[in-house]
Amino acid sequence: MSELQSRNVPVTIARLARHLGLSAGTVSRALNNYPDIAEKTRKRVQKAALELGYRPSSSARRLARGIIETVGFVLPTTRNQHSDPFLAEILNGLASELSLHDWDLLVASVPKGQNEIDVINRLAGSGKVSGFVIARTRREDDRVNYLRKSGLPFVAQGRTDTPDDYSWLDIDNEQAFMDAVSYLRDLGHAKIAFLGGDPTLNFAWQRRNGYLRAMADQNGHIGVGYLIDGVTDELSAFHATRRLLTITEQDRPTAILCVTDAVAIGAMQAITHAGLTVSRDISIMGFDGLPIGEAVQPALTTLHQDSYEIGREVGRMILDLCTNSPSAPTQTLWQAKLTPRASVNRPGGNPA
Amino acid sequence: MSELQSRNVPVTIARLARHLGLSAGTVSRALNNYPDIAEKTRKRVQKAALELGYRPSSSARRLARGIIETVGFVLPTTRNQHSDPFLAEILNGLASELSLHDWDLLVASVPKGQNEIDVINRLAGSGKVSGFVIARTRREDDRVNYLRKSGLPFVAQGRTDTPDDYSWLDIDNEQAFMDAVSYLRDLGHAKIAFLGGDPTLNFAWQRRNGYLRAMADQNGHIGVGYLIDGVTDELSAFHATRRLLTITEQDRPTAILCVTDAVAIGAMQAITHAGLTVSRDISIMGFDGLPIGEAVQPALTTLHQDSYEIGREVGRMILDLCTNSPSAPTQTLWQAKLTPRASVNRPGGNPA
DNA sequence: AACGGTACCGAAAGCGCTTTCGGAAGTCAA
DNA sequence: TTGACTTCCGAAAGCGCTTTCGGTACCGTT
Repeated sequence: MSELQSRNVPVTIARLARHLGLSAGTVSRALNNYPDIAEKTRKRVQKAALELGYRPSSSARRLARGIIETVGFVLPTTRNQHSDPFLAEILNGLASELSLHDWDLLVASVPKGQNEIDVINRLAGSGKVSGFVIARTRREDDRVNYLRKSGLPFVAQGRTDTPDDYSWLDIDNEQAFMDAVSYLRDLGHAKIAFLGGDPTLNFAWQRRNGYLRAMADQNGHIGVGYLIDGVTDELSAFHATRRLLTITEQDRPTAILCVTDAVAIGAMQAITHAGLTVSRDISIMGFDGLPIGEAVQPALTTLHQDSYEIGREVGRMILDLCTNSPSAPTQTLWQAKLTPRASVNRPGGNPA
Repeated sequence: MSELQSRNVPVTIARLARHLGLSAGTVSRALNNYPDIAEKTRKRVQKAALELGYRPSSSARRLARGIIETVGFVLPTTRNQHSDPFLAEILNGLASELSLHDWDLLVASVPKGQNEIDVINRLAGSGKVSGFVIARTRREDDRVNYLRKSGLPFVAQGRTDTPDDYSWLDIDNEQAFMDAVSYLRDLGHAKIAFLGGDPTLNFAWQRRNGYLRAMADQNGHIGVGYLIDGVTDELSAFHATRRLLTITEQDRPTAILCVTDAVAIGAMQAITHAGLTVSRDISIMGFDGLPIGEAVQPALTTLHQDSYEIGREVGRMILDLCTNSPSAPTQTLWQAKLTPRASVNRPGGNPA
């Protein structure tokens, strides 16, 4: 107790051993719960370690054991900033899950002039990470292709076009948008438009497919100009919706399905701005479950996904992949939850 | 060339040395640009290293040199999710800057049952990070207090109430909101309300102070109920604004200054919903520069801060702190940029 | 031819930890 | 009392790299 951790001189295992009159090896085995240590000395060692504030150096530990216990996350390179309100939540969930097992999360970005592959390569090559989590997958994704053939453990949050031989966790976007179409049609909507995002991003592509498939299955008619791609944020949504509103009232959609909540908000703005009323004149539906959807007038009907839980599950998956012997890839599909609110109504504005 | 990196057998410095007929020490010095290596052999070593795909193990390197080259970022524990649209951008900027110097960013979250101090302690104690970046500072911040007395290098993004003896980068929130008040008063607004956030968070407190101080300086009158605290998101903003609108038209504010853009959006919704028109009846002003502000109708007047650049600068600061000998704390104050848009107008709705 | 000086490289110790191996006690049965 | 086990701990090697130290070989001077 008298010789507490003195800041400048970090307490090593050798120090601790000398203090106890034991050898370093014994101290190590005591702390790591080896069976060949007398219970009495184990207690003694643990007590002293606590008192002296001993913390094993993770570099030394990793070197000696040949382990890494760190997963890498390469931030998606996205042109428009703030575009991903989930990233922080996913990171939070991921880091939480990892920390339960004393693993670390290394976050890297892609510097100008490099691509994601370079970064992945560097991190894995120098032994800084033992696996990767990637997000925002594209239909055709270089990162996935590279990781796949490299043999490195990785989990993708979101699939690609050929998702068979690797591990991923994805939202069932296609089903979600089929559900959305059904929901709207059940309310009486026949003229349903779709504001789609960047179709090279797989989540947007899947939602687009869900819309198309459900419309086809249910003999829906997709009017001219009903499907608009490349709507990625509020502003482009605003303009896209204005274009929709130029359609004659006869042919104009009575409902607009939006690829994200952000797009939905932009669409609502355009409708209101055009002197129409959301829900009465045109129903709007989004996807994400952003908090803003509750505050907007009328409140936004949406499909909800829990980013934090996605992060945690992805964490479990990558841990499993990194610690256990190579097994078959785990592939998890989660359903989004439809959250009906006021922005969707029967066509013509009669309350449902 | 014949014996390329064979995946399962990582190429160590010893391997490389044997391959070259040199000693490990020589190879190490060659690659690290020691002066006592013949230029010819240095080239030879570098070439072979490239060909064999040699990557020094970062654990070994760190252990041998006694360095860490990693900064820790503890994710702020926030009750309402998605509440911080900047976090991802700040992380991006931070990671970018760090990677320029081959430093890493370790992101940790606070598991249930622990607090931020525990996490900081653990990361620093086991030598996983050599410094910290913290964000979302409170007026009285345990993390800052702890780090301050621990002697660990750290940079705070945002100050505390007693910001003298540590390094930080902050936006001049007080000045920004004084500017905002001036801007509104110059347009003729006398009745200016303020929707403030969580006053224990310093940025919200500073903005509140800016409002109060400017109103006092300019002999403005703060009407009853004009100042509402605890408005943190769109929904609470919606309700708070409804409360403002219950004031008689005579005394009702002609402009509402909002602590964030998200709050401003909620306020706009409430105004529109009440049958009034933003900008003509009531001017709205936010802070952040979110993209949604451009899409909303009318477009939101705001004060802009560039999160990515904030992240980069914080990166430079923490690098400086970690690599150089302890010096005086660097304290940087950045000004937000006022971005006039349509949501602010002269009182009475006459275009400015 | 002997000298000091320089350029270059190998040997070896060490970073802090883990883990195998062997040996000194102690235990028990015959 | 001896032998065979256990129990428990120390010694030592090793993880992959860095860095100091010293030594050889070569250079140019006197």
